[in-house]
Amino acid sequence: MNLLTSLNEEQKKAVLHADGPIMIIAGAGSGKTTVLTRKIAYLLAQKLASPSEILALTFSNKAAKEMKNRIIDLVGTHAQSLWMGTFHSIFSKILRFECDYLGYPNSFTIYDTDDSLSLIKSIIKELNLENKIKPATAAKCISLAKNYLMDAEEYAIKNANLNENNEHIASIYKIYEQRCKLSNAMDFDDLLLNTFKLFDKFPNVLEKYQSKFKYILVDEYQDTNHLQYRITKLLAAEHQNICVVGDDAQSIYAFRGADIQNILNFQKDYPHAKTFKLELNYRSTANIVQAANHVIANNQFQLKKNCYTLNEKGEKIKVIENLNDQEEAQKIANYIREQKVRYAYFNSDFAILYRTNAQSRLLEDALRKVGIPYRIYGGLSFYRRKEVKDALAYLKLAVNPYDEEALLRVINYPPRGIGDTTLEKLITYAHENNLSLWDVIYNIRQLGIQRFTAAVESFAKLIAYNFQASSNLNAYDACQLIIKNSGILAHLKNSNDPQDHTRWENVLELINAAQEFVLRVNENENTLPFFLQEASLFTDLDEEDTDQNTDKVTLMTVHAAKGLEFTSVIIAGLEEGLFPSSMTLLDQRSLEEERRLFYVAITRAKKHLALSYARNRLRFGSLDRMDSSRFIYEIDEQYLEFPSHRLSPLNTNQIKYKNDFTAINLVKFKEITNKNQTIIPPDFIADPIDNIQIGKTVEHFKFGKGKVLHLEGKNDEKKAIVQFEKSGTKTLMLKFAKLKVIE
DNA sequence: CCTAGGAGACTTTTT
DNA sequence: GTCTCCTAGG
Repeated sequence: MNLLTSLNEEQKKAVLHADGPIMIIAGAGSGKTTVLTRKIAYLLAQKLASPSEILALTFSNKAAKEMKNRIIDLVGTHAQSLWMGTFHSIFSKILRFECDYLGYPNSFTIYDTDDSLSLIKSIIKELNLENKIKPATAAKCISLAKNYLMDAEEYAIKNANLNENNEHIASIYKIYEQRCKLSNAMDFDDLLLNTFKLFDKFPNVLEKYQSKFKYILVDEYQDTNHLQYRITKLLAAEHQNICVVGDDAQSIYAFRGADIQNILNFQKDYPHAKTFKLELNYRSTANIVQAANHVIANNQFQLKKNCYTLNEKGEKIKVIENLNDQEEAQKIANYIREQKVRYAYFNSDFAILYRTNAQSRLLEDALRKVGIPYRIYGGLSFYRRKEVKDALAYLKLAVNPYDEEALLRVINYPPRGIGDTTLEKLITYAHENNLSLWDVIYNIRQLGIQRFTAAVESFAKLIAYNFQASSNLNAYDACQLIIKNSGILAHLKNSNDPQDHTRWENVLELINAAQEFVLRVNENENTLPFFLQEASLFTDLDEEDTDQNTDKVTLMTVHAAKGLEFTSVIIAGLEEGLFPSSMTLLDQRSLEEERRLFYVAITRAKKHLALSYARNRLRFGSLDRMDSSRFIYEIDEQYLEFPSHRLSPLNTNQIKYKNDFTAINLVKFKEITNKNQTIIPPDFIADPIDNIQIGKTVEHFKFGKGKVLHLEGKNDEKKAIVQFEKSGTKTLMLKFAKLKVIE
């Protein structure tokens, strides 16, 4: 059968094993996507399930789209009706149909990260917590809480009494929850949380989807979070045909709640699960595979796996050393030019990967100078641009006038004389009377609020008209009508700002996107709410390159490169404090995640890999002296090729600490040390580090008494996790933490 | 109420 | 170096 051609034995077994729970541990480049697509094609070809009975959850929209196309090629167009997409897009679709149960209208809108953050900002302002809680911190806590099924009430009970900050966050969370509900809006986490609630609380709904989805497949399982794990578990309970595919070595999203525990839980939840290991790497040269193995071996937390390849040894990994970041960009551009000539490669054979988006600018400049076309991923996606978001806000309001973030965004854009003072008054009135802002502006005359009543009223009328006039139109017609009425196009066209012309074009492009959407999707899903949903869940990775010339070098972050492969890969900025990021140096778990990220970067390369670092780098507008990344030296030297004239080693006299720390971290360390030195009372005498042991009760001058739960690291790196009676659980660097043993 | 220009913050990764 | 927020003058 042609569905099995060119597969190895283990891959064949994984494809043919249809029923029951399956876990596929798939090393980098081991043909994971091929197995998944063939497997689904097999289920369809064998008539084990119809397309609409298969649910396949992927990490990105792009991955879903590509996989679907490959399956269509294999079995035909009826595969079009597969349920294949990201968790967020699939579940928002289900919620759109079933949200009645949860008390949401099916016109609910989606708050993206920006919307959430701006709402949180305004709540923090209202509560006068501006100097105490950073919006980003609150957002992260709330998101994490939702990931672990904790609503605001529960959060308050479980966490608020831990310390003052948690108390504040609990109150922010509570208001945040109310405001979202009042706005008929769900944030990204709500899309998952509400799906869970829907299935958890309404057995009849759960049953419907349980019996509908005969086969469930989850890609990139190592990057799913707890909620996603719980939902798939619920859905798979009836047929038990769940197939998860992942690689713990490529888990790089713990920072946003991905839980590696899910892989371990899988074996517990389904004791009879069949496990397949795909360890043969088809992608990379032997040198690259070996180097990757070397690097990942430094991680303590990992599943045993033996990745190997039958490919030729290939070239050594080239190390590019640079005096500064500008030189780095130039050398990389030259390196690409030379390789293109030597091997007759296309531009599209190359990718430059980096840790942070901010690094892209210099690389872009250098490529432009030598005339190499490039495509940059990351930064602002089309749907996140200001003018597009403004237009989208009008569209959202036409569906759901209660969407407060959208309302605030455009109530005075284009300017219509409703300024801060008026707005303040309206908002205060709304909050004090527990009304939505929309209720207030729509009824401003009856409520008798004396301030610019006419301007507010005409805005309310505009929104109400859009709402009513667009309700029976498809997304394209609605879009044209609403955007025309909004006055945005006219405003941009009449502007003096030269950039506004591009913005004007972008708004027109949005209308085009709506047209394209209407032509693409089923007739019953071509309405504005579905279009908005797609727009909210779109990422820059999903964007098509509209340029005719597709032969371009790829520039992206390592995170964005997950799942992709290139003939020649250059990893830029391999410096301590940048990659690994300075945020991760103090904590073993996050350092290990950083190492997995490096592992992902290396394993994107098929034939050539270059590692580059700069000795000096401009950051925050000031020049920082950088040390080369520890990750380079975790690769055995036999796989590396250093330049013939190496940069002289760093003058270690200038750096007092071992080469593990960058200048930035030195500053941080000093801050920590100084702080402790000034605050510790003179009579507080700490015990030597070796006296601190697991189980002992210790005292900290500030946090009080606590119990040592865990120790890790050695010598200067040694850390303890201590559960304090009053201050909660903290991880302390013993070098600085000054603990007294009590018993 | 609106706009322009300056001070300040900021950068880890994203569905 | 760049983006965002705030302020003063119109």
